[in-house]
Amino acid sequence: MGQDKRQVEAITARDVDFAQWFTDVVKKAELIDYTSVKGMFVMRPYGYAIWENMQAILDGEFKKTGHENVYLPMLIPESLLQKEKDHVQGFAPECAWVTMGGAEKLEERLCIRPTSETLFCEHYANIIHSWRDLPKLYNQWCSVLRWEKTSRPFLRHREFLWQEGHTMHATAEEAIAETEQMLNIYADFCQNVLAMPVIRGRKTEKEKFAGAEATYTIECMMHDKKALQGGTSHYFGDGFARSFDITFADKNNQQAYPHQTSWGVSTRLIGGIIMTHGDDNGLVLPPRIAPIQVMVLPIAMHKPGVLEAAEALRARLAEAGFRVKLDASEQSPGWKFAEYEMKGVPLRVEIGPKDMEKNQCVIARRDNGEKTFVSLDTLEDTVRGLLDAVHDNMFAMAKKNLDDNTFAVNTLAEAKEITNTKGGFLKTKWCGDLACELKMKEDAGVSSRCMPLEQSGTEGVCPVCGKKCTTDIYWGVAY
RNA sequence: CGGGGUGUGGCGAAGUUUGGUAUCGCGCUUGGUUCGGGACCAAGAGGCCUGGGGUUCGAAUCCCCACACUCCGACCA
Repeated sequence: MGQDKRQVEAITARDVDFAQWFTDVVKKAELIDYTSVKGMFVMRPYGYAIWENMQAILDGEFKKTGHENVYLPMLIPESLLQKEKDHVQGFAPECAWVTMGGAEKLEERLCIRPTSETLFCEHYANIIHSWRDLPKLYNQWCSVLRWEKTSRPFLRHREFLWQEGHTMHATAEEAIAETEQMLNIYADFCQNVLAMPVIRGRKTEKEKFAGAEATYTIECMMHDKKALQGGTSHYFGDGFARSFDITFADKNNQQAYPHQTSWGVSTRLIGGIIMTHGDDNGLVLPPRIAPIQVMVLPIAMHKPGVLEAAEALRARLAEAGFRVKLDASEQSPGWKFAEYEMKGVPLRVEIGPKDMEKNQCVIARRDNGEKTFVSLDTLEDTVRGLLDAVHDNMFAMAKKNLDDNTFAVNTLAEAKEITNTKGGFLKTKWCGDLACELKMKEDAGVSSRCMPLEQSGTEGVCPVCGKKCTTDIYWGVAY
């Protein structure tokens, strides 16, 4: 029975069990398959295509701003990893080690990179000698490995794909500017490409990257009102340079330490896309990274001319530069509608005998379900306009979710109350004291997300200790 | 790492309490009829019941041990 089939294929309702809904979507939309190693996943063609599209756009932005891609080894000798004290302490608990080469035990065990700061430093020490060698603007696309205790598709893999930029600069000012520039590239990418609104900000001492002087972040709100860190950009000062003995002769022939940055985003952003935009019918993909932007479906395709008309339509859209596919399989139209909704395809174009008579097609939007009749004369322009409209609407809905679920509070009691009843982000003042930050976590169950770059400058009180202070800060439950 | 749940053809489940050699739906294959919101008919194929030990004449079922997935916590860019 059709009814039974619907039940079997159905995913858990989003508002009933968000975590289960997420897992269902990831599997049913064919993004991920599980493997026999915990925390390691197959990224299936459709899931990997999303990453490839994100990669292409980001890589273009990196190149535009002068960065070059490199590739460094995946193994780090223990002694190298240990050169920066804070860094190794931060990562040691989740390192995986190679101890054998063939049948022989290694002299020194090798860490499978959890991140590559140390390798970049080793390399930079070799190639940076003069102010003329700076800046070095390198980026690497690779996978890293962290032995997480619990794992979830996209959100926490033991091995995940990312990019890590590592740059060296003659001055602190230049390095700080780089850190900010990359944060802005990430923020623009999230908003203009992924339709995900972000809060740009700085992490507290407690939350910053191991070994960094300052960590900047873009924080996103998921549909369940929890926070996801979308990307980070770190300013290292010359700390690593000192630990790794990287020096250069400046213009005055004085030996100096270069100033360093690193920045990264990962496939975790795909988890963010799913949890920001998805609904009870499955995935909803932002048009600019959707592997298939338009799916053409012939209706009553056994009737004369329908398949040819559909193919002509597909060819026109492909010619116009859209990522478009035609599904001429034997499945019923209803099956196909549901299938491509599950996969989050932004636009569906239907063409059947009735449309052919009227020189039109039907276009249905994934984001709001709206169907319109479109004259074939204006097909390309209409599709272009609709893809933008879908993007804008997705962004607006996500922004509304963020705004509607961000609450200004002044006391710890309020913070607790709102977190327990509504969830979402809390915006408060903060005195800067670690004890207050810890208390917030202990009592209200929220961690600091970031101190936004756009500070109000007004004076208020720390919700925990009541001291007068001016720093704005966001709190939330994080992924 | 702590607490719960679950492992049975590709997927979802029944069967486990009261041991007797595996059942159903979906999917898959073939043929036919359909086609504007997960179509229908008919005939087929497909299973070391997560793994390893044990008890027994006999284990999906009972016992022990692993492992995996999943949810909630803790941890964690």
